[in-house]
Amino acid sequence: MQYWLMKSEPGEISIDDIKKIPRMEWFGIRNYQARNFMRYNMQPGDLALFWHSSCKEPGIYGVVEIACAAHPDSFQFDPQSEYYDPRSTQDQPRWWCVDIKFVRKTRYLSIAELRTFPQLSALKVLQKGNRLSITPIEPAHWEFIQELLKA
DNA sequence: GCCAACGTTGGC
DNA sequence: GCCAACGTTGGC
Repeated sequence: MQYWLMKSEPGEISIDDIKKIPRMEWFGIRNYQARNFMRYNMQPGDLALFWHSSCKEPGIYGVVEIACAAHPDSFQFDPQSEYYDPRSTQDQPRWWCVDIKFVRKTRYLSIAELRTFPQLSALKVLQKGNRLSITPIEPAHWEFIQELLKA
């Protein structure tokens, strides 16, 4: 059982969108580090903080659950999709992803608030230059953040 | 809209 | 396999 943080632009997929859909493919990840987390490290039942990025109020908005082991990202085979990758074949797909399920919405927890806690200073998402859309979360950080979300 | 940081590409 | 150029991300 591991914990994660997953970013999404709310204009693309927001926590409210996830709430409406029982389960959805986390398609469109085209970064090898993020792909490898999904392909090799995520397990069904893992939980992830859901983060809105590239928006007016970036930060944590909810919790989602990993619903299955990684499978090929279906959009890489679709020439009509912006996520199409001609280098991928059915036999050798380049991009893999998991499915996620809605767990709950949380209060909005902003970057500024997260930064006020020295206990969280090692959080990947707070590091300068961090661009990864999927990062692992230490259990201690997870628990600390869950407490913050109750407040 | 700026720009720092970082990943990817491709010529050599 | 190096590395410069380029593209993307994402907070501010």
